[in-house]
Amino acid sequence: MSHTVGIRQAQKQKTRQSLMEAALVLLEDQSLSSLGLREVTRAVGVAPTAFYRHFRDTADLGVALVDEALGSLHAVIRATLAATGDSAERIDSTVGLVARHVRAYPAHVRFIARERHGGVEPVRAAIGEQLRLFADEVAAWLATQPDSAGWSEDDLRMLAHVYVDHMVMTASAFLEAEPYGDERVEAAASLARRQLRLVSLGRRHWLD
Amino acid sequence: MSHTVGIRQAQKQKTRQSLMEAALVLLEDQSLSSLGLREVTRAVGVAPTAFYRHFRDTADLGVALVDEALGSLHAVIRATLAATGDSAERIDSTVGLVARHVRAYPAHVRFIARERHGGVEPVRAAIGEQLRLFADEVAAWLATQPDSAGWSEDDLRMLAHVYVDHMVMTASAFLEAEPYGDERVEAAASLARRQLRLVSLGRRHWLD
DNA sequence: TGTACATCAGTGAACGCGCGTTCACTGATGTAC
DNA sequence: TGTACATCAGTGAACGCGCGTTCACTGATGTAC
Repeated sequence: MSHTVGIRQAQKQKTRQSLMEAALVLLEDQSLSSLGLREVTRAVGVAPTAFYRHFRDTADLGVALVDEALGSLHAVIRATLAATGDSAERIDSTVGLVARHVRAYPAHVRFIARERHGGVEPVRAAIGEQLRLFADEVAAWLATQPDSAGWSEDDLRMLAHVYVDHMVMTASAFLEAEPYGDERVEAAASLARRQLRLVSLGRRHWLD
Repeated sequence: MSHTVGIRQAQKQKTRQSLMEAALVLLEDQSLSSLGLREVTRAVGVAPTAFYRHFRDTADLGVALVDEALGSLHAVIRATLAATGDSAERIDSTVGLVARHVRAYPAHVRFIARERHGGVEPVRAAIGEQLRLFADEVAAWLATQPDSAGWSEDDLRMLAHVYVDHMVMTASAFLEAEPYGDERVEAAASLARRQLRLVSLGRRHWLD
């Protein structure tokens, strides 16, 4: 038979996941830079010292959260790029995908928005790197599109950058709108769509 | 003679200012949510209890910092709007003004970028409100421009929003580029200019 | 399959430390006459 | 101008508390034969 994970390793993974989930909840109203290791273990129901079996410190846990949070965003970006239809349809579906992602993983989104410029250097670096990878991915896709003919590589990267930044900002705007009800969410969506339309128009006339 | 400030009040203001400046320095590598009152008073050289003569807690100090930081940005926005010349010239001067502001007040800019989505609600709220006021100011100015003829009020607000967000993001990008040298700063400036050009083109064709 | 030993995730006591907050105080500045 | 009293920014001792980290431990799981 094949080598299975083993009870011990599976249990360890489960505890690790619990620590990350508890941290994410605690981070909804504080920054990583003030998150305490004892807080996290208390929330999970393990001894404080158990923490060290999984992470060196809370910054290390933060980096693990970045990977988890932005790993799931990769899928959203791929789906966005794969959308078909004319410009308006693509914009609608992009904004819809972001809205759905925020509803599905609000704590992840809040964490990324908060720590992107937060006080913990390794976490900031990890987020920056991941967003750069997203921009690369978008830029590579843009290069395959017919309407990118004549664009310099640098300009394509600039445009990709705009799209990625816009996605993060839109996600954060949805998060802020959520507690005030559906109409505020719809307003955020409308704003995001019109902003994308503005970019789309600029893009169409870039080489005029 | 006129009523002068009084020695006592002047001294109090001086201590208050020292507390705010010390906090700003400490906040360069941590978030407000982990800033301690004793840290701040220690840096200034006063007793911990002196803090309470000026602020209820560190969140209260944070709100005071928001007012100080964004008060000085008001001037930058006015200068940006007052710039003359064609689109390219206006873009150059806007990016130049932002770059100069970041060089002059790096700690203020870092603080705003960090706490805009940070873990301290009253501070987040104060920043959000100020940025909304900036957007209002920009929207009102846009409404006076000939090329805004035919734009809905909502679309003007959307465009103002784009400009304000772009300014904050550009400031933050300058801050990140600074430690890596002038060429990185110039790259950030070039990126910001091309992004503004994209918006400018979109704006010109909005009503097509 | 059964046995004997190794591994290692999680424990619990202990530590020294800095935290926020309270309180009664001091002495320079302000004010009334 | 001089005096007597009021104000109040900053002090310093004291408090209880939760923090991160160390250490030797336990007992279930894994491994070798």
